[in-house]
Amino acid sequence: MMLQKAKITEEQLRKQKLRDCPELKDKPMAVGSMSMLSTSNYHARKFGVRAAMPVIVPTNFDKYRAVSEEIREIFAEYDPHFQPMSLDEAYLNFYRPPGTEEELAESSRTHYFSAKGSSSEYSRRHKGLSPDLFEDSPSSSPVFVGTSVEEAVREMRFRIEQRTRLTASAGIAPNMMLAKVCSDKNKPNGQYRLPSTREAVMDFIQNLPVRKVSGIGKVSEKMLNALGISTCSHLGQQMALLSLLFSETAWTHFMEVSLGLGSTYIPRYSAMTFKELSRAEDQFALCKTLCEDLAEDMKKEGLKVPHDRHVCLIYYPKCFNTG
DNA sequence: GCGGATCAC
DNA sequence: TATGGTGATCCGC
Repeated sequence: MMLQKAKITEEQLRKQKLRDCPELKDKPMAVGSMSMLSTSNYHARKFGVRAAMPVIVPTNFDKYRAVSEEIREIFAEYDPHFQPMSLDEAYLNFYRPPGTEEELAESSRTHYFSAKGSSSEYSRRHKGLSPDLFEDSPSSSPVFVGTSVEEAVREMRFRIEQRTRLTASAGIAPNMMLAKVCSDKNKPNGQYRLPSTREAVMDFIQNLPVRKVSGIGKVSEKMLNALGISTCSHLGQQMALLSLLFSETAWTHFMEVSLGLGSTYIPRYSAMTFKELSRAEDQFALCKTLCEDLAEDMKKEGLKVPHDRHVCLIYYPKCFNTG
């Protein structure tokens, strides 16, 4: 009885809608609330859109933040300086300088990589790009320490799933630009490693559509396509042209992309920013710990501040709530 | 320094 | 395949 009544109501809904909005007649259309469809027209049904289909769930950012925090706790164990890009994405540095194999072997925790001396030499050399990060590069031969990065990453993803019942995908590559692209390769719930050899990187770049690269969006793609450029290797072949048509920051970016270069510099992740601190003493405390971190870093790298100079603290009123 | 465009999420 | 809203960055003025 109730069922039939409901049925009639849905039928009426659809017909009413079609009557009142004839312009929707030939378009896939559905009637319903935020969370459930009551009915749909036949065009929509062709696409599998039917009554009683759940459509939109309300967002719950408090929940997302909480889960994100759990995942970040796991991230931190692999790279304490990991860089979150959003609630569900982050860059981690899995590079371990040579000579830390023993420490790893002695570690009782299989999932833990010692962060000791992490990326010191590496980050000093590469504030930005890292052309000599390749394993076959003559100047240096960084090595991924431990069983393999792939296993470490697999384990990390496994732990994320155990803890949150959420699957994750990962891209493993010599730099962030490539890692981002790689992370798309085996979505969902997979990973892809691009070896750190010049050959592998160039092969990978060769036929990579420019649109895949983070930073090249819809508009840039259209413009490049209009110039006959659709892949990254095209970018490299047209640098002269591009340097005339685009701004310097734009075309140098294109050039880096075409060479498979990207940033390897993952800035220190600070849970706290000055902006979030309203009390002056809190701000001062943060400032102090930042200075101490800096001092520690410099010590590790064997750097000193020349005695004829001063360390300057730049006070940026904009950063503070209190002005 | 501001507004518009582009981009990622 | 589209869609909305937001924050960051870049560019031209």
